[in-house]
Amino acid sequence: MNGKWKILILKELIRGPVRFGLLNKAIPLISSKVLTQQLKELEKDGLIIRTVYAEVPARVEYNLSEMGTSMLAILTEMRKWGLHNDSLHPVKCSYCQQCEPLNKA
Amino acid sequence: MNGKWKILILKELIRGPVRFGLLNKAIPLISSKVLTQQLKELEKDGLIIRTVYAEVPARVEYNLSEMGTSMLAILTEMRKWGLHNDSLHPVKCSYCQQCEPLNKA
DNA sequence: CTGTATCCTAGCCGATACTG
DNA sequence: CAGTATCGGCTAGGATACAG
Repeated sequence: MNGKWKILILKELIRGPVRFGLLNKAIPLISSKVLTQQLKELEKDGLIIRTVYAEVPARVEYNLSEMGTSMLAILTEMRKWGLHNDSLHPVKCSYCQQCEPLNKA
Repeated sequence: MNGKWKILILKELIRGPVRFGLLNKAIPLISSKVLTQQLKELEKDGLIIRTVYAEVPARVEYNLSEMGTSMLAILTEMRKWGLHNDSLHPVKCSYCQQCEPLNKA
């Protein structure tokens, strides 16, 4: 699981299905090229699921797979341990906003 | 916490103080240069403690710090999740050997 | 035994432009 | 909207030799 942005991506996906463009907005510093790359790798690793809707304009949504969801336990442990990986992140992800009270404790 | 071998190193240190050479034997595919590098970073991050004994020949031992020990929770979660990082590892580390029964369950 | 010092390479990552 | 294509820089990590 290398990949500079993967943990951030997974954290964004916690709130549910997210479209490509929204992901890119949520993580502005990532280029679409790299975002695509890392999403593909996450999909190949079985962590996320890619769903294409036959619409115009195109619409693609990404979900956590069951395996990806089960990885939340790791993220939770990391959070307890103080590892937030937010140094890279210009804006707070929804996950972190939710967990803020926990951080303070 | 980037570093290809760091999780492996931490897992080796679970069993207690380990010398440089033993670490290098336990993880044969790592070069001493990279091992040194990653150990230094782990030390700087406060995860491990380096102890030098004024002996000849030189003897250096590495321990998990309290912070490093607290990281075991993450490793445990990773284990549950199936992430062993053993694809890289030619031989089973002591941690994995101990946890084998758990793996089967 | 425990590292350094060099040199070198693969591949990650960023920027930009372009496509169905 | 959701990506590809292309180019290019940087650096983590590998090989090897050497040092205290």
